[in-house]
Amino acid sequence: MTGAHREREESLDVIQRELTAFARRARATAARLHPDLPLVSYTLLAHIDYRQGCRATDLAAHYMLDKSTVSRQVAALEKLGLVERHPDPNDHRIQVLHPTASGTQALASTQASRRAAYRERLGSWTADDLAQFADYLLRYNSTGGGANNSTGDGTNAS
Amino acid sequence: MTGAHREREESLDVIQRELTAFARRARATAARLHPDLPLVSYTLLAHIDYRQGCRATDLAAHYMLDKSTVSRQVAALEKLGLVERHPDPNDHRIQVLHPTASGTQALASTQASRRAAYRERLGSWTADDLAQFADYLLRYNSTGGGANNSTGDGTNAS
DNA sequence: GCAATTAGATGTATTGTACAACGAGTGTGA
DNA sequence: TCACACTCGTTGTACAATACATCTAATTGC
Repeated sequence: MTGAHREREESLDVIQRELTAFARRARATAARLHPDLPLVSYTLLAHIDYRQGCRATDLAAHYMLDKSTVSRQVAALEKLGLVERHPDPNDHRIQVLHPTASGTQALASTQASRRAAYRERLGSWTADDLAQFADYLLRYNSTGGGANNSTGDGTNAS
Repeated sequence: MTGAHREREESLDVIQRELTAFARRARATAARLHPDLPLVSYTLLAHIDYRQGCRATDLAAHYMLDKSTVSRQVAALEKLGLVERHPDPNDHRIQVLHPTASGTQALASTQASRRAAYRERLGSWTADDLAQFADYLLRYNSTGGGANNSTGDGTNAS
C-alpha cells in the first residue's frame, strides 16, 4: 500500500500548491471583476446579503478577520450607502447589518460580471463536475476552517 | 433541461462563494502556519524552489503580481539569506533565482507543518477524492488563470 | 548604431490587516 | 445593588502587500 500512500501525498501537495496559487491570484482577479467596489468590502457585502442580516462579529469569524478590520470595512460600506446598521432591540451592543437597496443593486451588477467570468471559465465543465467540485470545496472549507472552528463560526455549511 | 441549467448555476454560485471564502481566509491561515517567514514571501520561495531557478518575471506572471511587488519580496528573501540571485550569463538583464541552503531548509520545515495541517484537514478524504479534487483545482487554475494566460505564464500545469 | 522591448529597481500612495486599548452594554452573583 | 467578567464594536497605531509610474540597464531588430 506504499503506492497509495505516495499518491495521497502527491495529491495533497498539488492541492496545497494550487489552492495557494489561487489565493494569491484572487486579489488581482477580484480587482478585475469589480474595479469600482472597494474590493474587499465586496466580499463582506456579499456575505451580509447572503445571510440576510448579520453582525460584524459573524463576518469576522467567517472570514477570519479581526474585529477592527471588519469594523472599518463596514464603516466604509455604510459611508458608500451600501449597508445599513439596525441596532438590535434586545441587545444594545449589537448592530444588525443589512444591504441597502443600492447595496443589493451594486451587488447584483457585480455578481453578474462575476457569474459571467465563472461561466466562461467553467463553461466546458460538465454539470456533474461542477457539482462535485462545489461539493469538495464545501467539504474543504467546512473542516478545519482554521484554528477557530470552535468559535461557532461554522457559517460555511449552508 | 431547465433543471439542469439551474443546477449548474447553483454549483457555480457555491464554487464562487467557497473559493472566495477560502481566499479571504488564506492570509490568516498562512500566518498561523508559518509565523516566522515573511508570510507572502513564503509562497514565492516555494515557487522558486518548485521550479528550480526562475526569474522574478515568472513569479509575477504566475501569481499575477506587479514586477515591483516581486522585486521587493525577492529583495526581502535575499536579505534573509533564503534566495540567491545568479545573473544569467546569456542575458545580462536576467537574474535567475535559487533557494539557498538555508532557504531550502526553512522551506522544508515550513512545508512540514503545512503538510501536517493539510493532512489533518483532509485526513478523512479518500485517495480518490483527493486525486479528484487536485485534478479539479489544476483544471480550474489552468484555465483563465486571469487575463494574462497569454503571457506564457501557464506554469500551473505541473 | 538607434528605436523598441524587456528585466528589474525605486519613489510614492493606497489598502488591508492586526494588535492594543478603550467605551458601552449585558449578565451574574454576593 | 454594586462589582466583576464578558461581549460587541470603535479608534489609535503600525506594518505588510500591493499597484502605478518612472527610471536604468541590457537586449533585440532593423
